[in-house]
Amino acid sequence: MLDIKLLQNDFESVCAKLRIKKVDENLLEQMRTLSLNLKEKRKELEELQAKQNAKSKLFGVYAKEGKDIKELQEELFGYKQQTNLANAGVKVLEGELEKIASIIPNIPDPDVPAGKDENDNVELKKVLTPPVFDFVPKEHWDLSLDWLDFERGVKLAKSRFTVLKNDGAKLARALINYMLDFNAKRGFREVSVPYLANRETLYGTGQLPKFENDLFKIDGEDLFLIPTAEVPVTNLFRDEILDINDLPLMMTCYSECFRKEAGSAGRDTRGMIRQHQFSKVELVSITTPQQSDAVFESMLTCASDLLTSLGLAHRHLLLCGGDLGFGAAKTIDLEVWFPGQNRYREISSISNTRDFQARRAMIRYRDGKKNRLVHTLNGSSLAVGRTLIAIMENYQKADGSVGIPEVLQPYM
RNA sequence: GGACAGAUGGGUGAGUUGGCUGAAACCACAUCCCUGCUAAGGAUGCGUACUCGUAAGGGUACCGAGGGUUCGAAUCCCUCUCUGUCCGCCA
Repeated sequence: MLDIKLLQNDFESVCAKLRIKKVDENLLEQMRTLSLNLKEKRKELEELQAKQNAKSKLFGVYAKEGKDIKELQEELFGYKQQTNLANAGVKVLEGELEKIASIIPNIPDPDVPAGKDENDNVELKKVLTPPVFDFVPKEHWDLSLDWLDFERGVKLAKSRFTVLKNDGAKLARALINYMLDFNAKRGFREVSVPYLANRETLYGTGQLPKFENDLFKIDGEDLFLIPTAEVPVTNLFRDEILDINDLPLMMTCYSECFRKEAGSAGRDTRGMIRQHQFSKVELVSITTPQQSDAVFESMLTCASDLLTSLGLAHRHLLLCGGDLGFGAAKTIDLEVWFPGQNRYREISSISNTRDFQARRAMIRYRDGKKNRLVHTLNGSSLAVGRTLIAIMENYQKADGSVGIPEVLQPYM
């Protein structure tokens, strides 16, 4: 959620910043007008209520003293009608404002490059060099290892579901355990959370109300399958006021993630790149505004080092404004090298949402006497499925077998 | 799923013959005083949001959520949600 005061006081600069996120300026203008209007109406209502309250108190006193109440009662009745009317007006405005405010995306950081789409993202650096093969490397679905069973995944559920078998299943489990241990050493505490979340939770992190179509909803319940562990883990502290001394809170969480992938029909239909269900180890941090840049760096480093430790060549990509997600002020994607596809592909995404989610979810910390909004950050440690196939493709040998990265061997 | 019970501030927990209760008391917490240290003791402060004000300090709303009755509701009525206990079922 946008800071409404910022919109009221600094309209032009907010507009300018949201222009690269393709936000309709009329909507912002509407939001500003609405909020100013609401403020005024609210003031009127409160003044009415104050008068009404004062008179109402008199009523009790009069009654006790045996004074005549008739006239006062009529006066109060008049107030009542006025406040009811004013109150109804305020509620309407509140509803309208909420409706708009809830779908306006976050403001990009100043260092986010302008740009339209993924083609305008900026490569910050490359880590490790892609392996050189003396044969033509295969794509993971062509490696005949009997690790991935696409057909039976479809049989059990539908397309974009995959069954892991044998060392494939084992490797996925090894990766999860390895990542959690790796993150723990970097100071991230492990949590395990529900895979179903309610509306408030999904609102808090920004999936609702705008992206309901991307979520699997449980029939007959007001619950959704989580699209990422970011949702429950960040919301752990919804409606709470944290002790400043407990910050930053740094957590890591393994979960399954469920996405409808609406709008990506036809894309990555082969293989395990794009699934309706996938495993991911996530990093989530809750910080003070002062700490958030440093924590962002350490999350990024953590994810990048993890890839390095697995011997996987990757690059850091600073997302441009147009490619930035709804809640993110800044995002750096990690893309890993896929020899079979001969290109880098996203495997991790680290975002700072600043106070955007905090305002929605009302996550605050006490700073002396003041309660302030925290900053929330999230990032994939790594997507497990994509890491698995990255290992398959990068560690493949001429005979079709696949090596296991050294650090994972104790976990197999 | 069946039968009861309950939902009040960081916690415990008063308040349910409607006004003096945004909320007692205790605990926790913060600052200060006292004590050689510790323990104990004393004083003061201590919900959230919005809003007016340089500030001190005001105003409004909130006692699970939403609606209703009333001049006035934490207190009465309705709906919903959640929690607890017992029974059934179950990893």
